[in-house]
Amino acid sequence: MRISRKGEYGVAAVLYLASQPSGKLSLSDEIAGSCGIPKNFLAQILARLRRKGILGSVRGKRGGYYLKAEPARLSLADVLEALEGPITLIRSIKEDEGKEADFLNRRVRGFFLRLQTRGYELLKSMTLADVAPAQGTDDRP
Amino acid sequence: MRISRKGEYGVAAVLYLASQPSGKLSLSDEIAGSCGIPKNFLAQILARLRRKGILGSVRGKRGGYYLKAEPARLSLADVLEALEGPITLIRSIKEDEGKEADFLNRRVRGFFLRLQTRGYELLKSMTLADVAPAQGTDDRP
DNA sequence: GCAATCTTGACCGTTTCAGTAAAGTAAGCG
DNA sequence: CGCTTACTTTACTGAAACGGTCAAGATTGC
Repeated sequence: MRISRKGEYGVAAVLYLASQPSGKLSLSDEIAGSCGIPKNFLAQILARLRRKGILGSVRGKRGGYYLKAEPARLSLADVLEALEGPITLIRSIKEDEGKEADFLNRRVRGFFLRLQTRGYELLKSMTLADVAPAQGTDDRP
Repeated sequence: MRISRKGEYGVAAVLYLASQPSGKLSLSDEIAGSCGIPKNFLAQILARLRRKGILGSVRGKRGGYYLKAEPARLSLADVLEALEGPITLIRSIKEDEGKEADFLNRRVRGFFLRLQTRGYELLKSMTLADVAPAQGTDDRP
């Protein structure tokens, strides 16, 4: 029950980008170096974040990555969900349909559902702006 | 990032015991049947919960398990921690000492630490009494 | 002593994790 | 052009964790 490295690295990378001057592009290797993340592994992570619209990228020489989302509107939940898929603190929510013992159904499910809801709210309530002092709010480079 | 089956089953089992009349002993197989948990797997879980003082047991014929802790004082955190070890939502807290990139250290760590703290508070705030309507508050059978 | 129960530890197939490697695509630069 | 710099994508892999199963022991009641 912990966040994967992928999620952890993803948050670090996004936080790094949020701390850069707004027009600047950051190289993948630069992020990897600064955050202590294996380069090739980071490449996968950045690719996903880009596909989900959180990051933008420019290819070729003088290329790099930049933060596309607005830090104040980008939550931990958004980043983790982009990288690890839907956030489900327990399996029972949608995965256990079929042989359901009476008891586990009634009470336990409700209990876990509440945990799920509150956990998600927590992740959703922590935004990137909470950590990085907001470095300007431009758009594209 | 989800609770393991072990944790899930453990919570279900404890909740089941909390719903039983106070003096009664419940058989391992009975719990397994009611909650839909593999018997042998449940045995390991109950054993751990007993060692941690959450459950009590009586051996031999007419034996069984009973809830030792007071539901209102027994939180999700207690049960999960008993089964899965210390609750650490991220690795970075105590596991990554050595090669630390500057950036990840400064901001990211603080951010994750806050998540860790709040997540733990959430788990700690949800007690078993919140789900089971309190079935009497005796002590031992 | 025999049957019912809990107790303990070893074992094991599958999945996920965390990363590596490599081939491919796009863009700037001279 | 063609070379270099970057991002892009996919495949692969060793190790660990997950989710159990199984067998053998230790206790107690009858």
